[in-house]
Amino acid sequence: MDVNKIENTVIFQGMSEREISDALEGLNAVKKKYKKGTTILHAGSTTKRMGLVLEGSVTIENNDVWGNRIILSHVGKNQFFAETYGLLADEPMLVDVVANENCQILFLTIGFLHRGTLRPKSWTTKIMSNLLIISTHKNLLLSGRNFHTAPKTIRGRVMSYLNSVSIQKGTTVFDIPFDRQQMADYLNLERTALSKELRKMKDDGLIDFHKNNFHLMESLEL
Amino acid sequence: MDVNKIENTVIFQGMSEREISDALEGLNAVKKKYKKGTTILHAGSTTKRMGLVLEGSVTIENNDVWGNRIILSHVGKNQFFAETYGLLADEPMLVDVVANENCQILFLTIGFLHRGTLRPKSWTTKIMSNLLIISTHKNLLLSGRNFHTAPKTIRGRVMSYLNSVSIQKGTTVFDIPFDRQQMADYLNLERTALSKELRKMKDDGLIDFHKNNFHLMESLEL
DNA sequence: TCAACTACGTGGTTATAACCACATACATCT
DNA sequence: AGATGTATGTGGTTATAACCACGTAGTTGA
Repeated sequence: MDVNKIENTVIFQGMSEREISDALEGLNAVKKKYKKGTTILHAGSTTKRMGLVLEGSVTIENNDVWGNRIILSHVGKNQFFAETYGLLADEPMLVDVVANENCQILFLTIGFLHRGTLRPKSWTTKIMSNLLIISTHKNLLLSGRNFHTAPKTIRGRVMSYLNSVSIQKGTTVFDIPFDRQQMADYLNLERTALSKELRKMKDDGLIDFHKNNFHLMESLEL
Repeated sequence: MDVNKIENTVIFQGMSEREISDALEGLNAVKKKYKKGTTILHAGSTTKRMGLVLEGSVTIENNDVWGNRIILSHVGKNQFFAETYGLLADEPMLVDVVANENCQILFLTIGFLHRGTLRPKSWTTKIMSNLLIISTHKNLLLSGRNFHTAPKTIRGRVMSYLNSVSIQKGTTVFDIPFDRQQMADYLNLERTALSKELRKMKDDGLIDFHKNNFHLMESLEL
């Protein structure tokens, strides 16, 4: 396992090279590749492992039998998924994890961590501390979607989402990680209705966009 | 501080009485009372403390300037809130915490925990491990709301929510912790529209209810 | 360069949830 | 008990998002 590539990810923050390679061994680190569109983890199943996206990106989504899709979040390079289910190893997953593009995943077995079965080594406490940060951030992310899907109007949802991305990226011009259908599924909207409203917002001078590149206009009103 | 009352809460799980009282001191435990309707923590502010509900209950909500309310969750006795913001002590809160009834809160200062400034004592790792569990469960809770608010129809949302409560409580007759307005704000609906749909669902033999007591009928269809 | 496929957008229709105004039931207080 | 206040329900109207069918643009591949 190549330590250099991952020593800067949140989960190994503050750890020495030695600790990291101990941790990688202790956590049974396994690398795996997936083709775009593949389901990496299936809703209903359980897992003792969390995932770190080394290359590519994945989406966390729920697909019901009628073909409806809910997208909870997008997980990009150097970000994590399934840490919740990995830790609570018995909890059946409510979501699928799907490869959004060809990607490479590092799996880490964390299901035993909180049980204290392992005698505490220096790396275990550090990993747990870092997992805590990851979990709390994931919390903010899920809260975020709750807010973006709250406005009754399409325009309200779009603005809530685009604003948050803009603030996060620190610029009014930015790419979003979703295509239209995904954006609609993230904002809990119907795709064509979203298209229409985006058009209107462009006509109204609120935003500009091309594909998944968006430009938030400074609102002229005080 | 009376240890007996709280030794069974999740955050002190697996700790000796001695560890618990050390932890209470180290976490600067403070008890406080709030009257129904009081805002305990304000959106926009930061906090280094998390809350444990000793008595009563609180709601986690967002109130915008136009009077719209979003309820993210209900936190009952022996449950926790603001652990996310307490840990990420710089993160401005996106939500208010409001006393749902007269209540008593135990505040624990956890803002320093993950920084490793404190030299590791036996209780710190245990608290962190337990916080991890709490955080991941909070994650599932937030995911839950994302799912309950996803169906396009009022009936779909109500069923999604009531089903999850029913499963969680293990019975088809149960109380929900919300009044109508709160239920509407949780499911992202307008109150009167919710009332009407509940009535229709009763007429259709899907559910029965009186106030906040609900009865899920076994669906007759295969 | 043409064909096939996918992503995206548009027009028109309809179902339905929001909204408003009000009624009724229920609880609280003196 | 009566009065006040709050929670809940109902009827009617309207705005709007979902839905369906189709067109167009943009991409991939032979």
